[in-house]
Amino acid sequence: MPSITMQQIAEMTGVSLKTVSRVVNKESGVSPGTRKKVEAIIRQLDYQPNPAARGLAAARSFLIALLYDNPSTAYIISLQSGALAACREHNYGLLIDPCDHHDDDLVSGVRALARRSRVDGLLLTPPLCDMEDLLDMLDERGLKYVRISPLEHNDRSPFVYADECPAAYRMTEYLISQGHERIGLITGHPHRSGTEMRLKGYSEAIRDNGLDLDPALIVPGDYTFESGEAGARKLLRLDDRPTAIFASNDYMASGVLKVAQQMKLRVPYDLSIAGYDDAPLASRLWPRLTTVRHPVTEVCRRATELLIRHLANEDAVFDPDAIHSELVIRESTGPLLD
Amino acid sequence: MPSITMQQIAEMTGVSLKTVSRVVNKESGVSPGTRKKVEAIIRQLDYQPNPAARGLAAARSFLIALLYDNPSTAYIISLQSGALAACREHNYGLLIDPCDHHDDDLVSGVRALARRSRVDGLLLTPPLCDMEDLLDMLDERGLKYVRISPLEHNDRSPFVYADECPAAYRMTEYLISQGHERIGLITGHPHRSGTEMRLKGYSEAIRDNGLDLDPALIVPGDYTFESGEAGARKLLRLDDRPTAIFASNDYMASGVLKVAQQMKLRVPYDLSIAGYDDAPLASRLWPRLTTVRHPVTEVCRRATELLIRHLANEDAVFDPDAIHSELVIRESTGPLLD
DNA sequence: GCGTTGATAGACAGCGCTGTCAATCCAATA
DNA sequence: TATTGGATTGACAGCGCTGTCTATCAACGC
Repeated sequence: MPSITMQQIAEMTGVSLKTVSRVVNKESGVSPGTRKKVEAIIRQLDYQPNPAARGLAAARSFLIALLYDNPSTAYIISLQSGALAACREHNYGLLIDPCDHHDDDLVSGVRALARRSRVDGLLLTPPLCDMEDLLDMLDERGLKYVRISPLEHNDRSPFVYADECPAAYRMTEYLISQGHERIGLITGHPHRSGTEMRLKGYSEAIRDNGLDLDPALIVPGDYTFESGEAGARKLLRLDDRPTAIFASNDYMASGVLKVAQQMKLRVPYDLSIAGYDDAPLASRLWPRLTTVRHPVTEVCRRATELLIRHLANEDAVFDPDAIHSELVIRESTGPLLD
Repeated sequence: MPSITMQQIAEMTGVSLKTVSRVVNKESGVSPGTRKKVEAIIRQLDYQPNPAARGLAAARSFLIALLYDNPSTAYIISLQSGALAACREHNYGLLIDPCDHHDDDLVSGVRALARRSRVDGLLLTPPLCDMEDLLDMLDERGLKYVRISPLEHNDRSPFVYADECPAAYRMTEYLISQGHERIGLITGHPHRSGTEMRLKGYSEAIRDNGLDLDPALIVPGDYTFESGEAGARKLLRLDDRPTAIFASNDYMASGVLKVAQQMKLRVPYDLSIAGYDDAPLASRLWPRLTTVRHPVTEVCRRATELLIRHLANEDAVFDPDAIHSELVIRESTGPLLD
């Protein structure tokens, strides 16, 4: 089935090939009348420009790579769906690329991908967005990229992130509002941006509300279910044990829930449990977890749009505002009750 | 950074452009000596053909689309990883396309995708692979596709599938070998190929082993956690209740586990529970679920290779053998014990 | 010796589009 | 009226590769 070409559109409209090209690419220098006419014919024939020809002539691929290395499938799917939404809207293709950040060949692997598929730009997610040598390589090759939730909000590249610190702050304040005064925190994997932000939000809320920031109430975790269990045991063995536990993600919160159930603690009457992320799991447990909806899809969508703008006009200043995260109050938290 | 072109390779080797093209595409008609020389230079300069130019000249995109509509993120990631592995090996690009099979515009959406991105072929996963109107549209446009686990193993297209029926048979026999004589089955969502196959394997194993195929022991589910709970309640309320329950997937099995725990049944001493798929969840519960490892990644990898061969027009007769699934015996099953 | 064959190699014309630059038009100005 | 200049449009030369067709050459049969 031979596809329609730009040439055919040009002939049907009675203008030159180049004029059609201008209309298709929304370039200036076409009179409104001509533009209308061309657009009409394009719509009528449902013309779609040939990406290969476009790419060849323009020396770009209209392809973006999404790099990730994350154990959570739900997180990856959210990333993809955000990137896909933006790509579809702007007619870019998305190449997904699962990586292993422990792999010594990661940098050369990405270099190979970039050379092979000629992507125009890349989307870097944690923890890849914080790998200096990767960034160096990309800079060296002149490849543009946008980082998602980087550890350091420096000016190496545009980036997009969620308001994790304020969100953790709000969650902590919510727990305080339910009457809790001793609130345990299980932190996430060290050296992840989320971990720091969530801890910071918690600490500030505790202090700002005149409570005691007891170091014994802050125990380390690593985002796994098991570390949540371990953290919960540690916290619940305390003499003056917390009446609420805020886990830095939902997997750890579900570990806390398991321990609470084993200890015959009624959730939330004896112990409130809050998570973070709003993973699918969070609403499948019973009681369902109070958590923070981490807007991964939206963050990635914005990042992709930023990248596309960045690829189009060189000087798009980016909006460094964080994306808002909602508190999701469910059954795992509430006031103490006898 | 101007990339290396085929022309440069040709000049350096002292052969014509076309000869390099032949080597790159592994075409015949090049003497072994020439081929060696060209390959050496290609390796030395790490030459990568420009996909856009290739696509334009050859009128193909070297792009494959992976269409899916499945609620399980783990399943999707497995599919993607299989497809990606094959694509990388054969230098194809993979475009992912999450669909909604309830969407009335699904067919036109896929048509638009195909026209816009000019994919050479498609990978159809359940339930999309069983949508007649989708297949009709693809056939009409002359697009090649491979189906994964289609309901009907007809000859509309090549397909790849796992040995779900034999695997369910083996699982059932394993339960019988543990001394169970009344084994409940919770079926999956109707009209899914897996559902039928798994039921068939169960039924045949029961019959072949001289047990009573009691219809009361077969209750309907729909692959959700909740339907697993409901099914378990129904089965465990039976006067002559089963001593083992085989759920058609792990989510339902975890629902069964929850009910068993609520009823203070010791798993596996009072009740054995088996799942299917080996989802990540299966090994995160306690007791960990005995299950069947559904080789999704391998199935999708094979499907992708089949499609690529199919596209290369090596009118490859495809191997209609099912991919083998392993039984994974864990702690949720065993003999009855007082 | 001559034509014939098969294997190897190269010339050449695009594929469908974009970038560059020149051509054209029309109103405004001198 | 001639000139200018901005706005609009088009001609043309590729982008890097593949498909088709032709050229070359050694080996072979008669």
